[in-house]
Amino acid sequence: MGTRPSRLAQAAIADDIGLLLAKLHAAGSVLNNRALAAVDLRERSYSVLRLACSGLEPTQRELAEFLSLDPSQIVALVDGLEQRGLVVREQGRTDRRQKIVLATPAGERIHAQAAAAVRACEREQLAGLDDDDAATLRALLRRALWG
Amino acid sequence: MGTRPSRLAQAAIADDIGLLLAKLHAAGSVLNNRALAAVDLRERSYSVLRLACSGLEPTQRELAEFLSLDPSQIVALVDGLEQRGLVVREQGRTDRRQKIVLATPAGERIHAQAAAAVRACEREQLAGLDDDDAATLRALLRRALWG
DNA sequence: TATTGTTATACTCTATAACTATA
DNA sequence: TATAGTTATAGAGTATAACAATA
Repeated sequence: MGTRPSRLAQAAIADDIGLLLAKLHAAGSVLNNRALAAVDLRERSYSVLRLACSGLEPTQRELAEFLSLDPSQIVALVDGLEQRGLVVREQGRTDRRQKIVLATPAGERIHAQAAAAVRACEREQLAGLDDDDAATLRALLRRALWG
Repeated sequence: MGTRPSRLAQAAIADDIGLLLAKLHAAGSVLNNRALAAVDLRERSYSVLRLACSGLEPTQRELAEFLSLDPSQIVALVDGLEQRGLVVREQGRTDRRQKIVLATPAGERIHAQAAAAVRACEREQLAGLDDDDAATLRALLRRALWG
């Protein structure tokens, strides 16, 4: 990132976790969405495609829970990716209500491009941190989320 | 937080800063907005009120830049707070185009209540981290934003 | 009876452009 | 001419409720 420190950065709110997360997240989203436009994806559709490429064979329900999105939003995201031939829905192995979201070869190719672009954004976003600090940040965020 | 670790948390995306920030920010917003409903505020209006209470006499432009919001959004937020008598707009000291946003005594009172509620949410959100780790997280986020 | 995916709807947030008044 | 605030509008994201198929 590298925003210049505003006069207001001395206010108490500049230590509120909520504001810090909001600002860093917002800035990252701008970078990511700008970069992902090259492959006609947005952060959301990218994250669904990325999980479809993971080999974990996620159901739509799992995607919704993991991405902190409503199941109905997953429907729209998967619809979009499916219409472009980047993912397919497969019926669940044991439960016929479930739909597993899998990437097609075309989806894998787009994902590889997109992932490289997002990695570059991440480096830009965390330019103020060295590699150790970035790893610490990742670990702390993971721990705050999952203990 | 204390979400249970989904099966998908082993996917590569679970180390993406973008996803980690999005999830922690989204979870925090839910907590904050739920708590702030008691004083009829939302995260956005709270952050404007908080800066109006800071003693730094922020202009609307400074609020927009610092909160990563568009100036036009600040207008609506200040309008809402002003109609409730929580803040007032004052003409800029040197530049008559500018408007300084200041809290009224009523605004200060509501802010005190709200700030206590938000602090409690923050503790809940960071329950998985001890005090040192929470301080480290804050410092890393600040550094990523402002260097 | 409960759950998965789906549809529908309303609300909030985000992004842009244009206007006015001052500088 | 440039900037601060304002208005207006469209698009993206969020939150809810209800329904069909399946468990």
